[in-house]
Order: sequence, then structure tokens, then C-alpha cells
Amino acid sequence: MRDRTTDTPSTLERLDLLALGTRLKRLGERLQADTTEFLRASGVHIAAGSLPVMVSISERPGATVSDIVDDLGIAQPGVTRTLGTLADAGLVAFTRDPADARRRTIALTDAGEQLLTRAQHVAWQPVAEALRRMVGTEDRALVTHLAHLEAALDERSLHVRAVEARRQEAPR
Amino acid sequence: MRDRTTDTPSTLERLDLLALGTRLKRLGERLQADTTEFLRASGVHIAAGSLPVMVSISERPGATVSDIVDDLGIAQPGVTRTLGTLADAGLVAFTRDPADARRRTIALTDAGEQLLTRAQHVAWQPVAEALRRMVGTEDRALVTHLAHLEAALDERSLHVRAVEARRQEAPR
DNA sequence: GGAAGATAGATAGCGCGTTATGTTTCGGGA
DNA sequence: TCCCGAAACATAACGCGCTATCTATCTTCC
Repeated sequence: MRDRTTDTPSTLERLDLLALGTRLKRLGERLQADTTEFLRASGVHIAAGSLPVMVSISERPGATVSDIVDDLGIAQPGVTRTLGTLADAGLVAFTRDPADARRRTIALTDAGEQLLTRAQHVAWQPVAEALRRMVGTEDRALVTHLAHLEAALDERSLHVRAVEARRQEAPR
Repeated sequence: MRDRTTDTPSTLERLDLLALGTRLKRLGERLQADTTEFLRASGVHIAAGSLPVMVSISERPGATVSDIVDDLGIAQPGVTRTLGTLADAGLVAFTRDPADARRRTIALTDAGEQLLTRAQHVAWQPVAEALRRMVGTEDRALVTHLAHLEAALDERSLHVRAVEARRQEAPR
């Protein structure tokens, strides 16, 4: 699509680590969009971003919204929204927890089960294999790096770390 | 913030490469948000995502929207929107190109120059250093990996690669 | 038992990436 | 010269991450 092979270094490349956030976001965006496209071309009509939610539900019968949030580590409003669109599509259903009216327990509908199964049969393996060929050549180093970064940020945010770095470099 | 250290493997971890898109997006999101927060705490009021655009403009006097798009590799409507908010904030200004009324040439205002300079003085170095400590220990492998991935996707999309992978694995 | 605080979830709205499509203007060929 | 396709940009709308805040319900404790 884009041909950057002959370019002089772009601003993003020159900014290097400072542009890391944007680059990661864009890369993630592309992967999700491509996966969604592949799914659709394979007759599975669901956004790639909804799949983790579906999987999480399917493995936690009787899960609540909070359970999914804890599992996926995604902010609650995001999960609520995804569940809403899945419910609109008839793929999941809620029931009020009789023991606690604040909670909603979530389950895949039959249609949801079927779609998830089809997605797994049709798309899981090829997409994972394609990614493995691009990424995995170097022995899973990328995923390991990401996990390190995530863990480091969980421990102390970049904001805090930057403050520390500044304090050390200019202790006037 | 989140404490996932004691968790059993989350769905995202188990999905592994299939969840790569989401994970990258989330990581990028966090980095951008943290950087914005650090900037604000340092008295520089601008979203981290706007900085690449500002830098690109400052290095290309007389640039048009398309020039920025080509430089950053971001979709044109995104650039247009960012320029709009920067213009609202009085940081950039447009002038119609007299030679071609379709084009708008873009320049930083004095306020924009000042803000960019302050951002560079105040924030660049600490943020880069903090990231380097988290990421760079392993010899820039992460950034190299990302560049590889980006180049590979530029060449053939994940969608196409997944189709290929499927064809090979099930050549019935 | 009733007020106060905690918890589950919903809602509102932003950030920044995307595609699809609409306008205006330019340039090149019949 | 005029028209038609291409180019530059704008607009609309979606995706999916986020924070902040609201409402309803439950729990706790006096």
C-alpha cells in the first residue's frame, strides 16, 4: 500500500522512541483491521477486537462484566460497549443475577457459540501462522519484549519514570 | 495500577499472537497517555500524538497536508483533524497556495514554535531516557522488530498472508 | 434499621487511528 | 477550448482504547 522503501528517514523514524506510542497504536490497528478483513472474507462477520471478549465469555460460564474486565485487563466501559454490540448482534445474552441485582451474568447465545467455533476453525490457524512467520522467526522475542514492557508499566508508569529520569539527569 | 502478577494466564496471554493487535494498541495508548500527562505536568499543554505533526511541520517550511501525510504515513483525515485542533489552539496557521488553490501550506505560529521548543527542552530527554531504560536494555531489538513488522505489512498485508498460510496448510 | 460507603455497571465524551466518499481545482488530450 | 480524470483536501462515520462521573444496589456499622 504505502511504499516507504525509498524514503529518506521519516519523522517517525527520527523521533525514534518518542514516537513509539503512535507506532504501536498504528501497528495494532493494522493487525486488527487486517484480521477483521480476513474474517469477513472467510464469512465470519465479527470485528477482530470482539473475539477476545467472546473467548473470555465462552471460558467463563456465568461471568459478569467485571470478570471479563479483570481477565482482559481492558477498561470497563470498553467491555460494556463491546458486549452491547455483541448483544445487538445476537451473539451474547445477559441475565440479571437474582442474588445481586447490580450484576449481569453473560453467556454466548447459540449463534455466538457457532460464530466463535467457525472463527476458530476458519481463521485462528492461518492468522496465527501468518503472524508467526512475520514475527516468530526471532524466537518469540517480540512478544517477550511486549510482556516486559507491559509489566514494567504496570509497576511504574512512564510518567513516573520520566520524572525520575529528569531528576537524575539534572539534579540542580 | 493493575496487578496481574499473581494471575493465572489471562485470555489475552493465551490467545498469544491472535491478540497481538489489541495488545499493541493498548500499549501504544498507555505510552501516549503517559507522555501527555508528563507534558502537562511539565507545563506543556499538547497531546503527545500531535507532536510528530508539529515536528514534521517545523522541519518542512511550506509543507502541504499531503507532505505531512507522506512523511508520517498517517491517513490523511487524521492529519487534517490534528491540524485543525492545532490551528484552533493557535499553534499552526494555513495559507492558501496562490499557485494551486487546492493546496494549503502550513507553518508553525510563533506560539507553536515556542511550545515545540519547550516540549523538546522539558520533555524529550527524560521521556526518551525512561523508555530507553525499559526497552533499550536489549539493544534496540524492540524497535528493530517493529520496523521489520511494519515493512513486512507494507509489502503484503496480514490478510493476504493469512490467505497464503491457509492455502498451504489445507491444499485440498 | 437506617445512613454511609463500597461496588457493579452504564453513560458521556475524548484521542487518534481508520475507510469511504464528497468538493473543488488543476492539467492534459480530443 | 472544453471536458474529464486525477489530485488535494474536507467531511462523515466507525473502531476501540481511555478517563470521569452517574445511578442503582448492596454491605457494613452504629
